[in-house]
Amino acid sequence: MTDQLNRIPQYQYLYETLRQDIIRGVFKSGDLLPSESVLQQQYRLTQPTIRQALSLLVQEGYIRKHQGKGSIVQAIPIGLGVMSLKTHAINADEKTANLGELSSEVITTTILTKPYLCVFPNELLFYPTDETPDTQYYCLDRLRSVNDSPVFYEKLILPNRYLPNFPRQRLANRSFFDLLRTKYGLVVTGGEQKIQALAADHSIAGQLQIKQGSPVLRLEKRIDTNKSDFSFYSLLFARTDQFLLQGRF
Amino acid sequence: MTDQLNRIPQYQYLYETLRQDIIRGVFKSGDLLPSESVLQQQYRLTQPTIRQALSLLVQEGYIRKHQGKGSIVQAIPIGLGVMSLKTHAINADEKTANLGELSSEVITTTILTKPYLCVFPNELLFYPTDETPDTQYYCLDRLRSVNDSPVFYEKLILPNRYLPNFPRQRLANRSFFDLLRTKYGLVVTGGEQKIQALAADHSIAGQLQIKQGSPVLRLEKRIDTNKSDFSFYSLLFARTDQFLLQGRF
DNA sequence: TCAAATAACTTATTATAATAAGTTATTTGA
DNA sequence: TCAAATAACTTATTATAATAAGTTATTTGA
Repeated sequence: MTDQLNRIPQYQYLYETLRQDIIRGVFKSGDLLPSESVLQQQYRLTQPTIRQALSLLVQEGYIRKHQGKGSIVQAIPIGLGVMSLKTHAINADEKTANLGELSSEVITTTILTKPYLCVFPNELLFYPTDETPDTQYYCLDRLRSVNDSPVFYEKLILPNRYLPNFPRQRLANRSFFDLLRTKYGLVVTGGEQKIQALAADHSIAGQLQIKQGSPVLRLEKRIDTNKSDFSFYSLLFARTDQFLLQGRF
Repeated sequence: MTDQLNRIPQYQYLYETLRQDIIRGVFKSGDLLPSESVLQQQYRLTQPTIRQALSLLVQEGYIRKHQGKGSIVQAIPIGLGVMSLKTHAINADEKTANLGELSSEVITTTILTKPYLCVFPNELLFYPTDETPDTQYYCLDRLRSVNDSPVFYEKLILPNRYLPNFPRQRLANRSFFDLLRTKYGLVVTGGEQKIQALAADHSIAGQLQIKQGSPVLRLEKRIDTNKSDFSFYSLLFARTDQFLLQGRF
């Protein structure tokens, strides 16, 4: 396969092509992808290469393979590491119709502080072991609101590598993970999380516009990527009285 | 490769052999596995088969591959879906020495109700879409304590298939995920979680021996496995004043 | 003695090929 | 008309082989 941008491996090119087809709705949830032998002819690749591409789609949750039947397209998975907001709606009709989405609400993300160089924050429980104590990171703070009511406050901490022009990126009202993927080729592969329920202190209560002492969620994550020397960190406080956080693991 | 139990594919046999070697300490964190060509000779398999086995070890976090260098053994990963208890200890010495483990505490798991057949609980937000409303599930309730002090209460709900003699299994003080894996060949592949911080109601406060109104964590999960028609569910309430929950995603 | 070049190791990518096992569609024969 | 058999489809497993790209060890020559 010739003249591809950036000379990426063919199986990655095919994986990304099929992934975009799924995201764009060329294939919908429940559809079968073209069979492996059809993809072989279409892309002039061999079965092992096709299967390598499909294997990545399986790992990320875009398709499920069914021996003898085909590759079944799934609902687009929530990205690993992404936390989305869901209502608590639990009556059966709403559950069945998957109406826990917030389609009628206005969600905004405000960047409280644009990316700035900092040392690794002491308040985090995770600790990057392979850096010196004065290694510099990008830090940024953001606030997610629903209908102008703050729902969560998040501090993000990223290593200062692989991120040219990072402070110049537009971050408000945009998927941070998509930015990392499309602009920097950084794909989340997994990570670890530490979870607590706390009584809101003065500072958090102020940020989230709740009473001091109300329960808040503290969720800290180390998020690993396809580059083994690039993990980043998230510290998030959320009020979950009206909305809850949902994510994939 | 001949005379294997259950005639599993060779790549799965090799994967499980190497995984057991890592778990038993034959290979330790930081070690290199034998190279792919050494494994080829040792097991009389070809590179694609070897690579298929190693790929599973990478996916599950047991090894990281480094082109040109080798396959580096990692610290044994927390299983997907497993939540472990960690102290909040955050001073730098403890973080560096990874002493957040609870090695000096006594952790017990009490089965409050042994597995019994039930319908899918209405209190859950997840909803198994491909079952009829009166499908029967196994339900069980357990309480995890540290030094006799309750830390979390968990309800588990599993489909009533692939689990012969499940009510007769010993469940107290034992890894539930290990049981599913070794006894039933069910391996966790991922899932989704819904997270909230709540004020403890009367019932939860009683279970966890805290004051009504104290913050508690509500963590609900749908846990997917290698069998596409076997996902199970967990609903957990935890006090996180002294310990927090940590998991992999 | 030491930097550069080279060799020897490693994992990564891609091809060709055969056969096994599961699912679905079509044909056959009662 | 319909159940069983068969054909044609699918993904799954495993082999053989060549070459590319990264890392580390050894050799060479200044």
